[in-house]
Amino acid sequence: MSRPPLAREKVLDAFEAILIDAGERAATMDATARAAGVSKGGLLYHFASKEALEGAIVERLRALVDADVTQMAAAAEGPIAYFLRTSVMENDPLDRAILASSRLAQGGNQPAREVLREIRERWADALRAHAKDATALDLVMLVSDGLYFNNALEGGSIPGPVPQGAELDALIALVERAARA
Amino acid sequence: MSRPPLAREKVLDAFEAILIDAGERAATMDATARAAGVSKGGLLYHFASKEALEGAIVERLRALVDADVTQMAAAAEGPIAYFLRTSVMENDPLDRAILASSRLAQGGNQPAREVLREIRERWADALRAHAKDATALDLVMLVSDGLYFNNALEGGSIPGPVPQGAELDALIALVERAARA
DNA sequence: GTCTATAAAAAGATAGAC
DNA sequence: GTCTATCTTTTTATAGAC
Repeated sequence: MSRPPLAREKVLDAFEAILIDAGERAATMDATARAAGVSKGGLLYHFASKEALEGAIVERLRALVDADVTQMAAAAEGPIAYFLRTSVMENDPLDRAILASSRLAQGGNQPAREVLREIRERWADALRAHAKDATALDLVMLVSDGLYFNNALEGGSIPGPVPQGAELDALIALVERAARA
Repeated sequence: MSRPPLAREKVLDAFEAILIDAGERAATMDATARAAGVSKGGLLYHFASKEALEGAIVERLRALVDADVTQMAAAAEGPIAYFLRTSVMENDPLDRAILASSRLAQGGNQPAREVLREIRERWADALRAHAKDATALDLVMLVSDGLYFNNALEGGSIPGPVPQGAELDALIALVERAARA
């Protein structure tokens, strides 16, 4: 639990940055090593494979979400306002970990898909008691997703279930009541 | 304008499917040719380069959005309800073209980023007269984005601007009024 | 812990036969 | 229009020196 080697963190930061800025395809071991200022061999000492490098991004995200959920529960303005406000990307460590994981998830990385599904559920759990009903919670989650989705430098991804049928009708009615001219 | 060669469409469909299901990295010329049931040489007769293949996806999206905006304007339930309802992914040709283009956009493809920005603006233009004000339009667009975002098989991406400051405060207030318990 | 050198596989693209 | 064969470059990974 003592602080990890500096070079290891630099490599992970570089991999994350390339994933966010240029996508999964550009995030090669070679490009990562170059951006981190180490050799390919040096990178491979810390991360023995591409899979290990990807797994480290997912673990970083999991740790950052722990802190976020704690802060959300304690927010003065209330969890919903805090949640929506922080859904606007500030390019902080949590935002960056989400974006990087989204890129991996879209490339088919299963642990990344899993952690994204998981954090969305953790947020929903923390908000549920503060929403009028399930439709209200849907609205909050969807607006948050929309914010993230748009604000992310060219997009991100948090997979999850979507309302259908009557639930969808109820949501549309609610949004229309709030938004129709 | 006469119908394009069958093999060409098969190749484009295969490329689109791989982008959606497995991501940009998996969508190689080789994998596309195999999935389409043609040889690499056969593929290259129709699309002389990877860039040409990607460009064809973007053009397909542009054409499908034309039809969608026309339908939206004529919808019996009104444009807003139509827009939100069709934001739920049905895996129809338009949904698939958006998802495939999102994958390309996240990999840095500029024409794909451009067309996604463009179609979001076309939707907003078609809805503007039906929303009470700019905040109401934001709400509608964001909920739509959230729906797309979630429902997409592991995510999609439509980049665009996001409200900030007072505009964000107004949006949060509106959502809270509609959603708070 | 970090490096260079290199092997092995996969990627995009070309040439030319049918 | 579609194929096979081949070239070049890139990517992941290994080996071993320092």
